[in-house]
Amino acid sequence: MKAPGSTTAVAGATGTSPSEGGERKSINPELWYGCAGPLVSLPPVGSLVVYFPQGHSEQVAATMQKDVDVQIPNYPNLPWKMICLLHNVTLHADPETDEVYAQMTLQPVNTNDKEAFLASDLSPKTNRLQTDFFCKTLTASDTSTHGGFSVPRRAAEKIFPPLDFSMQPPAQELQARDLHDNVWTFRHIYRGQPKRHLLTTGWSLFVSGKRLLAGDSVLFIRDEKQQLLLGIRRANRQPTNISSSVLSSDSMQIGILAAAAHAYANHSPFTVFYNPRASPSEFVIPLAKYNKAIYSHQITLGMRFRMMFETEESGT
Amino acid sequence: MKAPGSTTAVAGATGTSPSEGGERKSINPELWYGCAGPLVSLPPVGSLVVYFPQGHSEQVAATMQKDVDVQIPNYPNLPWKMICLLHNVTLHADPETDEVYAQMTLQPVNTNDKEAFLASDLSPKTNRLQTDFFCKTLTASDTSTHGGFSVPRRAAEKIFPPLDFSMQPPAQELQARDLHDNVWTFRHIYRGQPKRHLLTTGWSLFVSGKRLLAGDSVLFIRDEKQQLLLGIRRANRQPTNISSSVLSSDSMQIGILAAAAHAYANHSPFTVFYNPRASPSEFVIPLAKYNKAIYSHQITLGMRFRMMFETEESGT
DNA sequence: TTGTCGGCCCTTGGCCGACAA
DNA sequence: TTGTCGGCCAAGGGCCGACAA
Repeated sequence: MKAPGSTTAVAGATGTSPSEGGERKSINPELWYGCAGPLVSLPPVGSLVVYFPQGHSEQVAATMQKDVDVQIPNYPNLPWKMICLLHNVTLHADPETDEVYAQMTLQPVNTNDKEAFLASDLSPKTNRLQTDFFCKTLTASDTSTHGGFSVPRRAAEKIFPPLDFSMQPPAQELQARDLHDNVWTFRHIYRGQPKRHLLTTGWSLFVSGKRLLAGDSVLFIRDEKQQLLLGIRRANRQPTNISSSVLSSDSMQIGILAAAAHAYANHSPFTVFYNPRASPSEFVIPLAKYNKAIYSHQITLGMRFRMMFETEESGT
Repeated sequence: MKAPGSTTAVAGATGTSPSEGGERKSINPELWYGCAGPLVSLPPVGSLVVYFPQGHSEQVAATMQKDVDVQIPNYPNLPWKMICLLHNVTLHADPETDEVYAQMTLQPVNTNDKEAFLASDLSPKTNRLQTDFFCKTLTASDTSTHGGFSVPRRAAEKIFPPLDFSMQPPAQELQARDLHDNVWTFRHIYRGQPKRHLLTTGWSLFVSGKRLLAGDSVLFIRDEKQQLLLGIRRANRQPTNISSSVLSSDSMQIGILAAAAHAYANHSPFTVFYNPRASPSEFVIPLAKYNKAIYSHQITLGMRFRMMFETEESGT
């Protein structure tokens, strides 16, 4: 029953100094959620969640394009699900690609006390991204060097500051910040026959700087301070395929399970990364959501259910 | 007592289908070693090596810019060094950055039999990179869009096909293959006052394609088939800082140790990645080299010695 | 011997409305 | 309403020798 504000859900992200991610300032939560897409939500800090080691393992395997047929040592003390307290959530964005991901600190808790179920029941409705925004998939003309960016009429009127129509043609300079707090400047002009909104000067620098291609999307948000935020969502291309030069995927699989087992045995905190746009399934979900699904036998959880039942059948 | 040839040392690299690395064709070993730099050598396939789990852990920590102050669970069955048979070596290059790295399959062996010491004594002199090559650090003019690449006179005469000096000016087209078997085409011309060798048309595409900056180096090799190979060595900039969006560095550390412990217990093969240009210390060295250093008390191994002794003192 | 620069040409970037989907 | 195109101009890419380090 708190005042609305999407920032409360990720309070842990603000004010923390950079850990391993690399970005200096904190990530704007609205923009992060915008770039992550409408289906993504993170459990609130301080709440109870369910962590699935195997689901986590599957995300990493998918990221590395690796089959999960590896012979992995048994972790007899590692359950197929772990009830955890979500201590901290830090939002990140890859400085090279702007890919968004989240870092979560989890601590296993005792499941004996039924308090968990009760405490988790205050439905964590994260009413996020109430602010005005628009998202457009880039056309060939938008990404070509030949011209600028054609702004959909409704979008320009809703999001951008109003133009001074006494000018001929009406035009202004726009400033927008991306996830890394870099400022991009565009010339916004209303011209042509028929009249339309365009971004011209500055647009090509953005396209080449972010290495955008036709099919990718851009996202403009006007926040409560009337400032513009600017993000991107790349089309689903092939997985970037990097990151295999450090650790073998076998070691990564083992590392996930061993880290989880160690944390479970000691009730000590551990850290996971959640990559919303690369992951086929979530592996950290609110306990309330999980209980609701279990007790009502809903199938809405989809893949997670398949995974859970498979694990139930094959597990000891 | 085999015929010379640097390819024998990495026979496992040729003909294997791509595993997780991503490159389709096999990496040219001469070019790989050239890009890795003169200090790097890999133990021959089939030989015995010493593997240091902690050294491996330190490389990954350094790659991720992470202090190694993490509380890591004990692996009581994991020794501080493991004698292993080197089953396979596969050379890789990052498709984005051309960063070279090697994938090694190791299998722990019994150290009881003193045969190990004997077998490892046939000094594995890998007489690599006997072929002609030159390496030049790029100047501001070389990387500027204003002009081309100034080829040092000796280098051009030694490596490039001879020009037809009856032409005015003498010029030819050069083709060179990079680590990914991409062909780059350059116009090689001998002109100016005083006369000098230059690469003009095609050069700027290479510079922008590889994202080269002044201070980086390029490497031209003429192989035994008189074909040109082309590689790069980037200046030591800040670590790329990527790769932390998949797995926490804690999990990586644990994964390394757990994977090694599992392999040690079962005498089963495991896989490691060795990144010669990012690593402060080697963690897989020939057994012969190790024995020689131990028994003669040489200090030439440098950091590895520090690490080994530290581990000896603190370990049980 | 070779790094940088001014000169000069020409490709490409980039802003415009026309036109059609 | 908006995606693509031809026209047109300007900025920068890129080849040249001059000159000096």
